[in-house]
Amino acid sequence: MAGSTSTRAQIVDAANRLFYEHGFEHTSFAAIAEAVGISRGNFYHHFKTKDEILIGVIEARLHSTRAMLAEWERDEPGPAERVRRFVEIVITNGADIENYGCPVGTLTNELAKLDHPARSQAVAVFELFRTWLREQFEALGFTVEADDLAMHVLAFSQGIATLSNAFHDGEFVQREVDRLHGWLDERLADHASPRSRR
Amino acid sequence: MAGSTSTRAQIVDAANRLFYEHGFEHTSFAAIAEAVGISRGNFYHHFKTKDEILIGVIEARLHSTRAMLAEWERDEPGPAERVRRFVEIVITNGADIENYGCPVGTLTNELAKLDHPARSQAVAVFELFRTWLREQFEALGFTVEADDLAMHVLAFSQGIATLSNAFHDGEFVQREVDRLHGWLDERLADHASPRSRR
DNA sequence: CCACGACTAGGACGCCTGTCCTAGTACTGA
DNA sequence: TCAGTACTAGGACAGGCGTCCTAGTCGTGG
Repeated sequence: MAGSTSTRAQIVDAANRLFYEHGFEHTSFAAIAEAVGISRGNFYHHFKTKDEILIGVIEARLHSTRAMLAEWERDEPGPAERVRRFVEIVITNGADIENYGCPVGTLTNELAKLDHPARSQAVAVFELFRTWLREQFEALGFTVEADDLAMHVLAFSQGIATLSNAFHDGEFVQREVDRLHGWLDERLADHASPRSRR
Repeated sequence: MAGSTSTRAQIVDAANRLFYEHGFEHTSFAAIAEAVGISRGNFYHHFKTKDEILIGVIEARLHSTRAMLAEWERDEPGPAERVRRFVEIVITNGADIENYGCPVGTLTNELAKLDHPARSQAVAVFELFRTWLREQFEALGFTVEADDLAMHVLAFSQGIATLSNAFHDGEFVQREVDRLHGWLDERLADHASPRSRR
């Protein structure tokens, strides 16, 4: 609680980045220590185990995600624009996603494979997006479908992220984002004057 | 080249499964040896390094994928049915995907994070599906769009797999598969008598 | 001035990893 | 029968890992 940014926060920041870029398991204490610029042993004073750092990282992600969503609620005029803002993430963070995939999806899957107790907490980040998207669709007048629509947007984004990472194809990403925007247009139009029901 | 199934093949099989379930890095030589039922040291006779095993696993996956696609070409009457067969994978392999995600997507991403030289070979499995799907769409009369459509189907499947793994929700998977089938219906109808162009 | 807590550096520890060696067995072909 | 090859078991090896300890520094409050 001393410096401008506490050592603890610096550790979490560095670990957050390294877990994203190289995975949780492949990131060693030594690597985090080097990134922060502190000694390995010093770690023990802030975090007893690697799992504690992981929990710290997930909590930081939950916090920053909540902040981002709140910012979108402030900045964007309506729910439709907010959903579109979400859809654009894969472009906004295009470079990182090409290199490392989606931070949420990849961490969740790694923890699933490791059978790690923190898996459910990693899923909570997904749930944050899911709930927020559902609320946007509810604000758009959808009721029972809202959650389905939220999950669809989430799934679409995940698919784009995975293939962006595999193929490093920015044009593909743009094309699929446009497609998702188009899908959203149709859903909103359908809902305004329902004719078909797909 | 002795037994009914060679030791080498057994090693590749076990490693294939373990790499899928626990990840490449988290799978140790000892774990593979135990799964096969041979001694750790014996490994060296078949594979010099862990990377060699990985390459063997990827080659095995390429081989089995090609075989599966060829089987679908034999079994399914037309290209549309074949694409639908692909879409159904996330249900056919639903249990595994819920637990471990898509074998192709998760391995590709792990190797990307490890900056592993075999990454491009893992992507080749994706390319196999991509090319095959494109050929099906070409057989359906699409030309320039064929590859886009292939990538869309691929991306959709990846998104479903990722969220299936995160949320363990079989109903969601079924809903999204239905949605993708519906999308395919529209594309095929549009193409038969083009009216709109989304 | 002193005591105390917050913080840090450096290294020791036991364990597990991938790699590699060596001795030994089983089978094959001349 | 014998040589040679394919294969196996078991363990040695160095290095890296997460964890943990200890000694020491710094800054603040009594």
